[in-house]
Amino acid sequence: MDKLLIDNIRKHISISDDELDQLSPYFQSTSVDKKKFLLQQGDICRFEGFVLDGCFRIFSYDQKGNDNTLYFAAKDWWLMDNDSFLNQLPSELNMQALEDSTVLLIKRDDKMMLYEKMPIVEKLFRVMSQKALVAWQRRLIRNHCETAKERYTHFIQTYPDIASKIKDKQLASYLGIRHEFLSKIKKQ
Amino acid sequence: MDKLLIDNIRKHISISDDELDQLSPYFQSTSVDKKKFLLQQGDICRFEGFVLDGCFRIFSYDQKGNDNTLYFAAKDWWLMDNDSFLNQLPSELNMQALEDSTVLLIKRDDKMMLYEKMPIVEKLFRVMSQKALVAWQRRLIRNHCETAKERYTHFIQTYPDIASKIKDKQLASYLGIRHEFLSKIKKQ
DNA sequence: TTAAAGAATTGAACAAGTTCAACTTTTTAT
DNA sequence: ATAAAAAGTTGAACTTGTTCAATTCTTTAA
Repeated sequence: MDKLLIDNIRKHISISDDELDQLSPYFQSTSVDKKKFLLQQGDICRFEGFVLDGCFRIFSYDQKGNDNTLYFAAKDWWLMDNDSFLNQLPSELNMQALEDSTVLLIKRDDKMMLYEKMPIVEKLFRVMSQKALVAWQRRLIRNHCETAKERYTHFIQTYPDIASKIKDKQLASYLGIRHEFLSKIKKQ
Repeated sequence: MDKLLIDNIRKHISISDDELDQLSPYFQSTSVDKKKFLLQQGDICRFEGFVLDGCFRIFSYDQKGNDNTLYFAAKDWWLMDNDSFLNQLPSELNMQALEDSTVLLIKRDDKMMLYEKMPIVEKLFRVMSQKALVAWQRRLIRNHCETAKERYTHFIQTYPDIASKIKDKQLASYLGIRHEFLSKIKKQ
């Protein structure tokens, strides 16, 4: 298994080399060309992924056709559509590569099997989900109490690596503002 | 164990009566008087709770002293501060009873022990966290693509039971708007 | 390498939401 | 039952962010 994924997993839980070896065969390395979609709205999500290299944008479309960026996933981030993966319903999300990328994919069936056979896998994703929950709660709060400019500054300071890979239009849709307004913010 | 909690758990996972019996002793029924705090900013969170009756508001204060409502927990909802509970750091949250309430509390030490001894407990909270994640993602998207009025309408239609128990001021802070503006929205 | 498409910038008019202050209504504590 | 405190309402002036349209700069594809 790739060192980057091992380190990522070990940020969350203690796990033996043996256990990692058991997991390893279920992660398949895959290339995704720039602009290609790993998942598209309407698909049923049958995988989860970990980004080894490159960058993805995860977004949905609202009624008016505006796209809304849920998050970006660069190197060392996970790609998941919890809703579609868990409930096997058509996804509302798109996962698009912003540059040529490499991901490790695990199939839903394999992951479900691992949940059954290896309690530590339950633990890993329980911990990851709880941490992610905290991050989403903080992001919502920031949306309520900070101005667009403050949110912009926070983003580029917190994720400079991602900021450098994305278009301002995409960043605006992540921040929840129009790109014209982001342009005006930047001018100041 | 209370029927309400059993039904809640069985919404998420399949679990035998025996297993539920094993969990049961760790949930302690507690009364919380109206206006009392189950958790206060600065406390280290050493419990998680399930609301049997009543209603709580979970909120934090920003720099300016404005309070920001993260969520409401009425009957059949869980009370958690994942950040403080997981990392044992001082909490940024307040959990205040909006009316006389009854909760089932599980202590952190007991829960951690159950995670170790009963893999199904890992599974329960893994599933619950993943579902919660989806809900938080949707809420954020709604904040981006809907107006305050639309969010208000969505809230009272989705949670009429909660809407009836809370003050407009508290609802405004959940929606991310000033209460004066909520008042203007309602006039229309 | 050039044409076409997409991304970024700018300004002017506009809409959504805030602030502040004064006032009324409801709730709470004694 | 009453006084005090908290919650809700309203209006006027203001700020933040949007919309639309025109223009420029950058990237992409043939």
